[in-house]
Amino acid sequence: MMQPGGPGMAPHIAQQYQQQQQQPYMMMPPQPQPQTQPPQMWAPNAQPPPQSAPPQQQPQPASADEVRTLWIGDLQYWMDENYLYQCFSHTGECGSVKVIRNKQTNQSEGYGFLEFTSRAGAERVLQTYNGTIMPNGGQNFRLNWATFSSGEKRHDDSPDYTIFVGDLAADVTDYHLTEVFRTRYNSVKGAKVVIDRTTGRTKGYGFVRFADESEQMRAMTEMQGVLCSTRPMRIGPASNKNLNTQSSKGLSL
DNA sequence: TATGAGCGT
Repeated sequence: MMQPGGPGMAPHIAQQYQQQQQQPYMMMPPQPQPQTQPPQMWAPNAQPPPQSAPPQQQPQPASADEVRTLWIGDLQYWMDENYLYQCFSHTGECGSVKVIRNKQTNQSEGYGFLEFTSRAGAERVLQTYNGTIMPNGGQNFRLNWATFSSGEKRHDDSPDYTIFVGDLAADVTDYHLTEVFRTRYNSVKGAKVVIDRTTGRTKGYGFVRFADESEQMRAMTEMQGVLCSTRPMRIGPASNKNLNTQSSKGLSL
């Protein structure tokens, strides 16, 4: 009984991206590091893709509740609309992309939105790309449904029991961390390696979420010092930021 | 190294 989806590495992207890098009009590769100095203009030689998007409107207003927008996070400062559009344009279903920027500094806030031509297309991208490596090779896509427009609630009606995992090696990814725990604990919901947005590199720690509190407790001791990639993990309690469903009464979505 | 997580015109 293997899970059907699997990691789904989406290899086309990296290949396509590398191919596009050969071409003269491609997007700019990441510049070294402007440090504190903000870039003068964002991709000065790049045309904003939404402008050239075909005015393909569906004449049916009835499906206004159809959610077609994804939220994308963990973006680095140089990842602009042009970059995102190239990541998803080959799906043929990416309508427009937008990176949210600080109004004063024009710096990317590290997240954006991807609007697709259909909800199915958006979901397909979410399933295929989420957690896979980004074309810059340094980090993973972090995708989610955009909120507020999300008619479907998170299939998450159970609380999370989270642990802190430190001393992670530099090559440990969300997926890797998840699998290390999932092989021993059935209730693992997922894991997240914290990324430093300025460098795009891991901060060396992360979090693992369990659905079962007893497994969380067991993992706190059993996984202490267990090797993950090349380093033994250091497990600790996680400060639960979200208090979940308990003690929340009368809160309506 | 150490406690994520960020939702717009």
